[in-house]
Amino acid sequence: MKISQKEEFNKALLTWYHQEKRDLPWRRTSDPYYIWVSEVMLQQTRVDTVIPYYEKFIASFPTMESLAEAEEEHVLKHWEGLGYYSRVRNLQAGVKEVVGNYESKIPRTRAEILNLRGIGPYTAGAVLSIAYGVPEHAVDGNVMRVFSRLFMIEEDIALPKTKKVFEQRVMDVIDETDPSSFNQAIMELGATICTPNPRCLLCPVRDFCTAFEEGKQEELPVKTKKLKKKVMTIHSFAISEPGGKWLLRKRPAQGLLGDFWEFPQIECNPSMDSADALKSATGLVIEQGEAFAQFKHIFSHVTWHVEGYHAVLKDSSPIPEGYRFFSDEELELVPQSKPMSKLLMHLKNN
DNA sequence: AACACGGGGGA
DNA sequence: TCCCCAGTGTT
Repeated sequence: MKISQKEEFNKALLTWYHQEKRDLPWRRTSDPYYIWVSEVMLQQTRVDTVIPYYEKFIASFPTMESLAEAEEEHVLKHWEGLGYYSRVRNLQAGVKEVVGNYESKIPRTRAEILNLRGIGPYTAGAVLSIAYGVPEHAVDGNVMRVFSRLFMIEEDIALPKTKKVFEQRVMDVIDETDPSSFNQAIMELGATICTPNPRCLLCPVRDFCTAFEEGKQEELPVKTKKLKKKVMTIHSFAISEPGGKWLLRKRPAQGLLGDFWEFPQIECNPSMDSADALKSATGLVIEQGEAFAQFKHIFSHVTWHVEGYHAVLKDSSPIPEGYRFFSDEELELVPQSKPMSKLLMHLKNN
């Protein structure tokens, strides 16, 4: 596309958007806080997945004050299953900053809003444009895919520096009369039509698309990086008390699934006896456990082979720091990961 | 610049 | 299985 066609392009794009846009909960509001919540949830997460979480979250935390005052564990419970849990911790931290330092008004400039926890270049532009109508770029993977095709940009989008090229291009083309619709329209296009396997015959702006003109839409965007994968074998120990309570431990605050509760577990060396390994890693002393579950769980780049053992604690065993017993009811109040949920499900079925 | 961080959907 | 997805924070 040529920049000189900007006006016709925007007319075609926005007309299509107003006609075809999906009716999404966060499109029924212009409350900056709600836009913020939706944008954070949408980071690396699909629309269909987000919708029920969004509805429940704003019902429970309808104002920034209510979120700022809430217990983190309670907030986390609303995020359970969404993944990337640091997002919601950062969101709450950011909201606390706004309530405490900005009289509960989300700043209207990129420089200020970028200082808030959890708001990066993308979310800054999204909130500014969608909630306040400020002409700012909001470049994500979607936008890079769409623009790489529209303008035949062949630079590697896996390289961080490449994003600047796209941000500049958005600022060249953005519709100043309706930046909110413009940014959302590009994302809508990327989500529904200009997908990895594009459906160009349905595209409202294919007449402006250089890649389509040259038949290169399938070759773009250029992306080089591939991530290496790790595999780990995890042994989990379901240890119960006579009263029916489970012994759990809290994961370290830092790292994967921080502060989540789970059965005591060890990363296992196949050659080692698992009870010995548990003792040396945690101090817990058990009778030999009985296997009750075996499954695989894939995180983005880590595959866990999980083996669950039902075990009995020796009377003489110490209860190390950070471990405590939970009843089934108590268990429902604390955040837990998918593998933990699966283990509990196996136990219930036995 | 590279990496950590979840989970689900589609090919 | 592999890749992708409305990214951000840390190192």
